[in-house]
Amino acid sequence: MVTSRDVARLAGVSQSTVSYVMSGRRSISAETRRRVEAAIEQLTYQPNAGARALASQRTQVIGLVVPFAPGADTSGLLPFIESIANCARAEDYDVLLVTADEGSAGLSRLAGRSLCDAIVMMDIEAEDARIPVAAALGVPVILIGVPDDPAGLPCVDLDFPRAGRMAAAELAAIGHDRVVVIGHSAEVIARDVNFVRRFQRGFAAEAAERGIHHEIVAPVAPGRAGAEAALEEALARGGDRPALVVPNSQAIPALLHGIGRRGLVPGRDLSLIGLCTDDAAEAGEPPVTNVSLEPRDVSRRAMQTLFRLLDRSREPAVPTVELVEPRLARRRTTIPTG
Amino acid sequence: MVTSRDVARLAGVSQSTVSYVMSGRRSISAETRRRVEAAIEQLTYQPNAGARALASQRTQVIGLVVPFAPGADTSGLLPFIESIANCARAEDYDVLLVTADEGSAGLSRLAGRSLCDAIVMMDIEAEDARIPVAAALGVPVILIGVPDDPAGLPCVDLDFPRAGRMAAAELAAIGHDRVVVIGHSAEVIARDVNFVRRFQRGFAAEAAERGIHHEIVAPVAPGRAGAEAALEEALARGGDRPALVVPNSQAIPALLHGIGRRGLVPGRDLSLIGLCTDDAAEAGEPPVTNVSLEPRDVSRRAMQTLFRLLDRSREPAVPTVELVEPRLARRRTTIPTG
DNA sequence: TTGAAAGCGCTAACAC
DNA sequence: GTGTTAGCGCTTTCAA
Repeated sequence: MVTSRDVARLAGVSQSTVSYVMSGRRSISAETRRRVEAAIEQLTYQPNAGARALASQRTQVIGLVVPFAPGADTSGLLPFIESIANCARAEDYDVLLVTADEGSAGLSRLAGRSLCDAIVMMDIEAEDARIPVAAALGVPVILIGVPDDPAGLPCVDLDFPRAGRMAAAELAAIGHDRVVVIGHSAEVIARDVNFVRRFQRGFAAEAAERGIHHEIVAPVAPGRAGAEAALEEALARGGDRPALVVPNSQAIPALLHGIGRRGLVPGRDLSLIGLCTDDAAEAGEPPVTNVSLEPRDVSRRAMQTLFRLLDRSREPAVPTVELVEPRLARRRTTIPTG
Repeated sequence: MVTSRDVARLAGVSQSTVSYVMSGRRSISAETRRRVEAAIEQLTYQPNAGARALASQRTQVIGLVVPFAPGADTSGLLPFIESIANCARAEDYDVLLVTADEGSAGLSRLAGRSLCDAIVMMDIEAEDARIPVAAALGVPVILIGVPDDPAGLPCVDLDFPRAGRMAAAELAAIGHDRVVVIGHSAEVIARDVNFVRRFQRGFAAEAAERGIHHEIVAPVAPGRAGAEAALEEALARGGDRPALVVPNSQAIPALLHGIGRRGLVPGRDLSLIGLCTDDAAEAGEPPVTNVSLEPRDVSRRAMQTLFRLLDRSREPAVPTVELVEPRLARRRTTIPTG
């Protein structure tokens, strides 16, 4: 292993000078810098991460708690992980993966062993047992999701109430006065993942303001059969030109298929607005008018906030809830406005 | 921060005794062990990862190189990451995520900075520029995928030639003597990801042995339009009861839809065998007869091999190619045998 | 502008 | 069975 001592010896300087050349934390003469950099190059020196972490109390690692747990909804997760990893690297941080099935123990481990400088937590439940643990960790933590009580932790998420409102407003604008919401699985509802209620609350509020009647079909069993049953019920309740809102993005493909099999044409015989990523919406057959989940925007905002926290972690953290604006994209499952 | 010195003081022993109690690397009297463990509990002591890594030259971290790169095929990736993370934790390792767009630089960083004890590399190309770099790293590396020249690195992957053979054999068994293979996108072909050719080679061999005529439709443009064009061509070439083999799992949903729209019934008017995960096959409409990709098996095998390497890393590594047996699951897009 | 030296918290000889 | 001690490779005072 090549150490900074080797570099120092080759460059004819002290070890601390090598360190300062790398960190830029004090001024170095041009000549010294040149010699040190040449030696680093020649030896292909790379600083030992453990030693650096030990001496500097900074690991240059972000802990990422992902919802890998038996039975967790893992669809749509990848864009988050990918964006977070990219943002981290852009600031010279690495990402350590921790699975949610470790629960609070994973958080304690990350902080207790000084494995990372900050933590990103995904898949937050309304009353998440990990929140108080995270808040007491002594390491900056950011939540992707909004629990009932963030306990002072900053949160970033899609503005789900707004997403609900957008769906309701769009359906009102194209002439529906009756909407059926096709909700989530019993498992998701039981876990009380925050966005379920937040979306529905926004939707209900806007629907009420616009004089739209709405009903909710839930729980929806996972898989084809569940979607089929939900569709059957929704069509029975939806009137002669039904309008469906589907925050449960998993169910959308099967719903579309059931609709097609009945000879119904989305956008003509009925309207459907999904809550899903644009990719998923585009992949629908036909492409689905959707309110976008914007996983990349949400991740980027979360990381921005996290790095701000990391910079000025001495200052009293101002807890915030940042909500990312969803976008409505009109595709083929609704008739165009006007 | 609580250190092992604090634990030692509270337990009335030396610091090294605390270390030995934790590592179990020498025998400790029952009474001492009890006192030390009580102190650890009381102070909720957790060892500092950086210090431990520095002193022991072991990080307890596995580096995972995932194919997050602009335009990379990222579908079906999550089960790999998830399995790998779970296997790692089961052996008390954490997982550090490195994105493939860092290329060889990411590998050098992982090893050069002693960020991890071993590396798992995914998404291997036939002639992958990272292989020689990885082979010279001085850290155990395992490949998920089989390059043309593994340069001594152990590889684990699905047995794609066998998968190709299984698809051909099944179609022969149900009476087809003419098959159209619907291949990959230009981008995947250009990257020369190893499994493309390996699957086709196996398929072609078995087809030849069984006297099956086959043609390949490729490249297939991504998205709905590409699938539609490919289907059109395949049906034109497929005879009166076409048989399709689709190693390009991304295209399967759109193909099924195109088939349905033409009023054709899979399993009656034509046969289709996909190369995809069982989950994806089950989610098809109708469920697709498939040769399974077995991401969890592949990952588990890779991690087993990796840990074996890590244990006896002194011994001369015996480079191996481990191939995981695919399984054929008959669902609704082929007629039952016999 | 630079060097010397004291740790960071842990492990692992080496003693007894 | 246990304690003492010398590092692991780096950062960062303190001196010059």
